[in-house]
Amino acid sequence: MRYPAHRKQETHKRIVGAASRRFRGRGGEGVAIADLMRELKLTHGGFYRHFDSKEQLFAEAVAKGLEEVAAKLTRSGYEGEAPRSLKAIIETYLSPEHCANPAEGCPVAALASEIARHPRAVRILFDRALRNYTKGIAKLLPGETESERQRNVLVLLSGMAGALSMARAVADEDVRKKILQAAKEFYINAFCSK
Amino acid sequence: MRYPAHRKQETHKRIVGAASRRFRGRGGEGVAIADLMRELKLTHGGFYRHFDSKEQLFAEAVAKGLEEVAAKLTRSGYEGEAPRSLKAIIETYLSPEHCANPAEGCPVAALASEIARHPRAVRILFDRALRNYTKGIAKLLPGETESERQRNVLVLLSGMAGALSMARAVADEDVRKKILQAAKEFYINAFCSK
DNA sequence: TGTACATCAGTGAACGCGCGTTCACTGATGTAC
DNA sequence: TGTACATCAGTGAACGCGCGTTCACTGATGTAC
Repeated sequence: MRYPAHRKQETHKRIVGAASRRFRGRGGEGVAIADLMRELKLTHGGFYRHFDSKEQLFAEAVAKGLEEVAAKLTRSGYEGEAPRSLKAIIETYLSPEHCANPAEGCPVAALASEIARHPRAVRILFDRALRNYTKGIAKLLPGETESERQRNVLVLLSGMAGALSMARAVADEDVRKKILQAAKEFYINAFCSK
Repeated sequence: MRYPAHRKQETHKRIVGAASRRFRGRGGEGVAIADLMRELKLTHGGFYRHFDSKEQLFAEAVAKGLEEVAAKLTRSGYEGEAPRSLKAIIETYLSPEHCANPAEGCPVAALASEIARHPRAVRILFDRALRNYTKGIAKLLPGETESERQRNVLVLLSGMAGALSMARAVADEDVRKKILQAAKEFYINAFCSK
């Protein structure tokens, strides 16, 4: 049956949104298209009206995730309304909540090592999305020049992402807390009080 | 046919070694047991004389990778003989060579986000291996107490691993270099000149 | 020392399942007249 | 405004492949006598 105009775009968005959360939560190979479509009350056959391949969906989903998280981070303390300061961003990023909820969290922490193994086309979209992701945060960082601030965001973001994935990988709850806490103090000290 | 004593242990080691490189290079789902065994001139059926499951192999392979890399890092500049200083370790870890060769490199950078999705049993082995990994490096770090040095290693290692995987994920060669270079300067400055 | 038997690392066919992708079909909406 | 036709998002069965795991079998070495 044919559906109202714009319906297609909405479905496309819904698929990308759900996929983005699933990919972050389970990794690329942990997501099956049929399951994903079922979650949206659709059947898997229709998937290919929207995407050439799972690969393409992955690329869009990563970009979408980066946008979402950038918005959450720069807008507020993940749930609340107020902050916006660099300190708040760091505290949010390295919070136990972010650590415990990869599906709603930063795609870099959840998927970076995996993205590295994807074809170049996917990684080019990642580059673009990452640039936007960092742009918003760069303004809040110390640094005389634009380029210096850009270098600082890359260090801060990659560092926090590394700390978050290591914290998630570890089995011991104390070590997990220690990693998050130590990284939080370290990055606040390195980037905020200047 | 029955083989000479100790032969089994050697085969076991060979499998873990090859698997460790493959997992780091291709990720958990990118490694097929039959292919792996074929590389070692064995057939896949024999695999289960050595491991209960692929999962168990993965756990051993990650641990093995951590040992290898810890040895390489603390012993020398990845190829040479001399260094051993913290500065040399950081430079090695964030070198273009390490970035370009994940299969021979640090399992944290290559697999951390994936390990987080593995069952607890795997992650407990990861904890133990990580503890040994960091022990050697902790001695070289600033910090009054043992615990403070331990917190510093966690920050440094997770930060470098994050920078490395982000550098690998990115498609643009200039951005890749920028990430590695910026992180290198940052961590040397933060941890060495004190 | 020599002989018969047990062991078990390794073989290779087969099983079973999950999953990405394809395809003929449906039918409500948009469009041409 | 009304009617006939074309479109195409979505359906669901089917295909094909890769791969983890199982299993009956082999035969050289170790062990018991």
